[in-house]
Amino acid sequence: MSTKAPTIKDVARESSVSVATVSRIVNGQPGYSAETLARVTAAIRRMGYTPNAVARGLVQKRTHTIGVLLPTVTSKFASQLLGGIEAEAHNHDYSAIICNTDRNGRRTAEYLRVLSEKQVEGLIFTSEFLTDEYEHLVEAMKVPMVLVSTMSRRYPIPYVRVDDRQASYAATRYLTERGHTQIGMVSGTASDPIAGRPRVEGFLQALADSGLSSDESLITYGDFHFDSGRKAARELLDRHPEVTAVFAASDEMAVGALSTAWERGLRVPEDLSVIGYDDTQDAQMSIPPLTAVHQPIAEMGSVAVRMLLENSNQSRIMPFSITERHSVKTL
Amino acid sequence: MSTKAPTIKDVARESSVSVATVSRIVNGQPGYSAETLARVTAAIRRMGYTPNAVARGLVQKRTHTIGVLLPTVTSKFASQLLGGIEAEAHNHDYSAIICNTDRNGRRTAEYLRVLSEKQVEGLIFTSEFLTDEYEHLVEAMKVPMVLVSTMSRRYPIPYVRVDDRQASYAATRYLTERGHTQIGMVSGTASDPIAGRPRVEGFLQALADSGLSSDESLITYGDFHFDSGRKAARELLDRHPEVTAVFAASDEMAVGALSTAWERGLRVPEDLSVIGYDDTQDAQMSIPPLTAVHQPIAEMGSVAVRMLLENSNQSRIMPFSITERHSVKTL
DNA sequence: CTGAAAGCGCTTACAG
DNA sequence: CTGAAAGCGCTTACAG
Repeated sequence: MSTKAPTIKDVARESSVSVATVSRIVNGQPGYSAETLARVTAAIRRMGYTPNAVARGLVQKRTHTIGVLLPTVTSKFASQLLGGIEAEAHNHDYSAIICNTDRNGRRTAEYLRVLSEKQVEGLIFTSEFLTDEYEHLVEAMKVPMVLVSTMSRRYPIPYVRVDDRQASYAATRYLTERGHTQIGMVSGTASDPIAGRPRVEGFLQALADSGLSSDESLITYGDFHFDSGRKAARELLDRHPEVTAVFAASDEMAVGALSTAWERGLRVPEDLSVIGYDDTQDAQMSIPPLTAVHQPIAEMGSVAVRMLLENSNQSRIMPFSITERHSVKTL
Repeated sequence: MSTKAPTIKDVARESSVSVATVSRIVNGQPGYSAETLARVTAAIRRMGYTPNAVARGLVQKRTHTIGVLLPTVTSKFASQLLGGIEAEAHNHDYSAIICNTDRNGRRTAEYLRVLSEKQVEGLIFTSEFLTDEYEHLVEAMKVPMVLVSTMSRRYPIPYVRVDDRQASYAATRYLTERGHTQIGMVSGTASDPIAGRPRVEGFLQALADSGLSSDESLITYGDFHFDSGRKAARELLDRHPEVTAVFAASDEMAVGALSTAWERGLRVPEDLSVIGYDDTQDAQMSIPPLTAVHQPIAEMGSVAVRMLLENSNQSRIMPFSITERHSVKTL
């Protein structure tokens, strides 16, 4: 057993050709006789030669690597998105470096620096507001970026997302069309300009268009995650016990609302209807199974990868739908 | 705006020093006057110079990158594990390339090849059986590997995992100690020699030690995921309607059992007790909240990273515990 | 069909 | 305190 990995030079020597010829063979380029091919191939196999991608990357200035920035990695939304990204990247022979920003500015800046040094060929930035600072750092990297499930109003960065306002509108209408007139909302982060406010606006607009009073007191706020959803649902039900349906701005918060209902002996959907948002696997696993706004999450990931690799700056609004399960009752 | 990124040569020229000096400054090594430091630092800042990690990696033969192989990326178990890995890697200034093997031999082999070419410094292989083929490929890579939530009986590869047999034993005993005598198990993949059979054995042993008949018909099989858990629970209840408690070999399957109970109008825990395994966030989100065997999942990820970076081959058996929630009734 | 040589952007002895 | 030079493992014109 040799102690160090053989290089292209070793196989060149071993098969009595130049490194240029070995390189051509390894890369499937033309320019050698069948006899040479056989000899070199045999040597490669015999020696267990593996090309060094970092050396190749240095000369070609390509690393076949992208960086993926996520505010969290443990939510179903994040992991399904990551799954889509990873799969599509792999299809194109790219690797994905995972970066959990933790919604932390310092971490994000650090990651951006590392990714820049590692010469990633593209960046996918997800579910978070793109600050001026981040934009400037990325701008300096001279690397294409696509936004997923977020967007920027200040910078012309391509994105792939669902129309939050429209989807929330549809979810709320789904409730009103089924006879609900007392509807509350468990919203995500109030200050989130992308997944926060627009979903609230869609909700309010739907109420108004249905001739219902659209009162901001019908909205309580969480952070898109389970615990916060449970709390926000308690707050909502305390404030408006007359509510017969709640629209949650994420599946996790909807499941939190389910827990709250369960705590209080409220049956879903008999006593309280709940509609979620995302249609992650959480919606399938809950009791009762959750009716939810469906986003094509994994596909959004793969679309983002393709946009990056095709250097497209054509943003995409993805279609949503409503997946009906058993958490909404028609009154 | 320059069209291409400045190199160390550019900043050397710009600040009238050699690249060696710039290199020293960039890397915080000694050997330059305060005046030189100031001049070079200014040039770096002014030009927006970022060191090229791939060039550096080529000479130092270090990439500060590890590869993480997972059989799936969307389960809570996988994402919490990945979260722990990613966080610890980042603490040590390492990046993680995520590889979803999809439990597919070809994909796994491809990933191993890519990771080898990209010169990752270590591999984390999780939750899957290490075949001879994989072992040989990794062996050829000359790169350290650590196994998480799995192990190899044939090869001396360090691992970090919980003792499956013992944990299952404890879970089952938890049920018998609470008066249950009719206990079924929803197992994971029967053929899985790590998380499959050992958990079954722990279950059976606990039954026997409790003076209960330990009949293999009390066990139905799934694949650790939700749908399969639902089905396996149906099968179990059809076969043994007298069962008062079920031990599921994963939280997802336990939640599947909850769904099955719900479908059939069985209340949990009044009519049927359920105990899960993993204690992922799924256990917190279910109705009722799930009592489950707790594995320190994220910590297992960070321990694995440390083992890799410290080049330790000292395997670790991590402690488990039982997190009590509301899915088990004392008879 | 094949090889010599330059060069990718760094780091690292070595010499002064 | 500083620089010239070699070298990491490849690819890519260029020449033959």
